Amino acid sequence: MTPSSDEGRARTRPAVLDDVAELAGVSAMTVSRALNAPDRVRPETRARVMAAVNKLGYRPNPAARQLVTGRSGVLGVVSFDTTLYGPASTLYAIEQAARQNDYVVNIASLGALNRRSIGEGVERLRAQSVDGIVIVAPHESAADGLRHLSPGLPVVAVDAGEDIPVPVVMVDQRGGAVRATRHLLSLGHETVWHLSGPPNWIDARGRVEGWRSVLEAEGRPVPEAAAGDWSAYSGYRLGKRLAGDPSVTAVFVANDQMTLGVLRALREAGRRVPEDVSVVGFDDVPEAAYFWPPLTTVRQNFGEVGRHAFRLLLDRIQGTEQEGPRIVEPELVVRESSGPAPH
Amino acid sequence: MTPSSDEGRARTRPAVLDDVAELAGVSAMTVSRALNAPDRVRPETRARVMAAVNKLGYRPNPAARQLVTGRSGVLGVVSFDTTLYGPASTLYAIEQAARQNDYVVNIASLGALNRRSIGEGVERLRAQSVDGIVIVAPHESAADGLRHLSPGLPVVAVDAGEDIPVPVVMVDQRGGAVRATRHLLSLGHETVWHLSGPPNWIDARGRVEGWRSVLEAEGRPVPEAAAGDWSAYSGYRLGKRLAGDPSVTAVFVANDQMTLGVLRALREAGRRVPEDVSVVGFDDVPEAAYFWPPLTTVRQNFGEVGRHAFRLLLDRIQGTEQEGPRIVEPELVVRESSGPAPH
DNA sequence: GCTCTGATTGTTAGCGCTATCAGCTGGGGC
DNA sequence: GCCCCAGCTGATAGCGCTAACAATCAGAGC
Repeated sequence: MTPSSDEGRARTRPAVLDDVAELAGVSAMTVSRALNAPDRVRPETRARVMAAVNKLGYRPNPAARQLVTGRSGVLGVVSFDTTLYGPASTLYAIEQAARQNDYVVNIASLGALNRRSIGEGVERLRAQSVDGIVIVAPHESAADGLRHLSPGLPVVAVDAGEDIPVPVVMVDQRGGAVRATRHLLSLGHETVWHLSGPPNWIDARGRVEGWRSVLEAEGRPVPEAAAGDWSAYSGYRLGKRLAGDPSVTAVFVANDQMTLGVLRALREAGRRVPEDVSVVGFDDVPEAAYFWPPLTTVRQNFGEVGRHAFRLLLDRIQGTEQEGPRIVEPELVVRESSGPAPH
Repeated sequence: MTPSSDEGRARTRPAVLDDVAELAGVSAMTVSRALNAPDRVRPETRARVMAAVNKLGYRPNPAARQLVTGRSGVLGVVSFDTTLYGPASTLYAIEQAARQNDYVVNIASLGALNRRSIGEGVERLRAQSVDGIVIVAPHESAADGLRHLSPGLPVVAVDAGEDIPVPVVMVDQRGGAVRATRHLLSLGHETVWHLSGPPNWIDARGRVEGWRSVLEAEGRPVPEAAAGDWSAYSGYRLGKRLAGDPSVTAVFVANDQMTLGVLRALREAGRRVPEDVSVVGFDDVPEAAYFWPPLTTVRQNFGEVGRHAFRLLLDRIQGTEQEGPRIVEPELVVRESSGPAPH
């Protein structure tokens, strides 16, 4: 259990290129080529080199390679609170895509979300000379931060709103909200209440806009939206207020966690879901199907977002500026928390 | 390979040490010292250097530095499915701790969990020459993988069971399960059923052991434990079976997601919680307090785990092998899903 | 037979930084 | 007045790798 006191690690210093070259009886350059451009070396030479590589357990030194090539093979991801389902899923997808393309991912989580912290995150990654950066920070401060980026490094953003000086991949929050709201109206509800996310989050804004646009287009009354902070607690607190108003029959909530709180508040007030009140969430977290009742919600495909972001970044790094898809459409998943309007 | 037509990026190549030295009128070495060992340079010289650094926007090249110092300032984290609350929280805590100590974190998420994938994750990070690695993979395959690590790189593991050749930080799963089980017995239940996690997960095993040990010590009947896969769905499926058995009055479930499924299954079977059946979960995810009813559960302090893991790794990197705390005690959080045994 | 070509391999020269040791200065001790 | 030492700064030599060009050789073409 207790580690050995004498670290006898000086027994064989790690092999370097010259060691391999010597063992294989070729020059260092040939070893380098055998590794990086195999078809520029005769097959039998390559075989000898590879044998030597394996025998010595040689591993290229990335620092040396980077020093001369200028590329590190590392991407940076700046993200806020990777504990949340959305950012965590996006990060995961980016990392998977990166791995498949022989990139590795450095993360910089932000403690707080403001312009300064974003700049710091970027600087921290830049100081490690990453080849490019994905910024996942769907907050208005990110937009500010992005406008003040020092140039010269490929950067793409996820869910970062409009008029931003970098390419953006985003989920069509507005469209998702439109679908949720239309769904509720189609069930016969006269109008739809909304509990939103924090107003300085881009995502939250898009959802409010989508919701409002449908109500206005349909000539329905537009109730005041109350803002939560994404947490179940805030949903509970705001839900209690709605639960006391008997005219409320349909609620669209900004995310699934808040919705959980809303469901509890409604239940405590004796209002049945969906018989008395229909509820629709946003995100489709894995647990949403096991809420009580199973939640009708809008699914965001975070995996797709992550993959697009990676691809976009790679294009910028390689200078192949093709336009890939940048908008990911969310999808309404109808379960049992929404139903026909009462009476 | 790369058909660079006209790489017009040479407008101002980034400043290097010599540029700063020239502008400040000193040697490169003095600039290096001013940056890395400020007290070995006269204050006014340092000031001149710093002025030049700022004027030129100089950033040290980490590859060059690493090439000569042998240290990269990067830590690696190998983790399985960083989408899950536990791993995500641990990762987050490690990253925070790393940042405060001027380290940056590289992640290698594993698609699958087996010996080979762990080895691959480690190799991927090693190929980037990280200074050390934290492995977060509470699965028996991790133990296997860890036994076959190539030596020479500081590694610590999180929740990796016993007889492992590397230092381990772990949550006392057994102790948490003991607390949960005792709590239920103290409420007058004759015995406690258990729905476990996948049996090849270290965490899941510890919880089973703790649960069983209490029942045996108290001479209670030990019902067979059924294993889920951590998901709400598996909890729902297994919960339905338990719900049909009227002798079941107390259930300890391996995590909160599964518990959500169990709660739904019980409700569908018309069994009230906690009046008919008491339920206790594990993890205390942020939503647990808003389950219906609010969930009694065992809180794991993932933040503490992450911090300890970082500290332990740093000690190994620096060779200061002090023994820090390696066991984190979870805590029972009593809410409303557990109550006195019926009749 | 001789030049020319393409395939293969080798040589040289750094990439940007820091470890190491050498050099220079000024003040204290005798 | 001279030596010694501490405090500061500089010159040199790589760290391990690859870009760029040079060298070599076999075979093709005439």
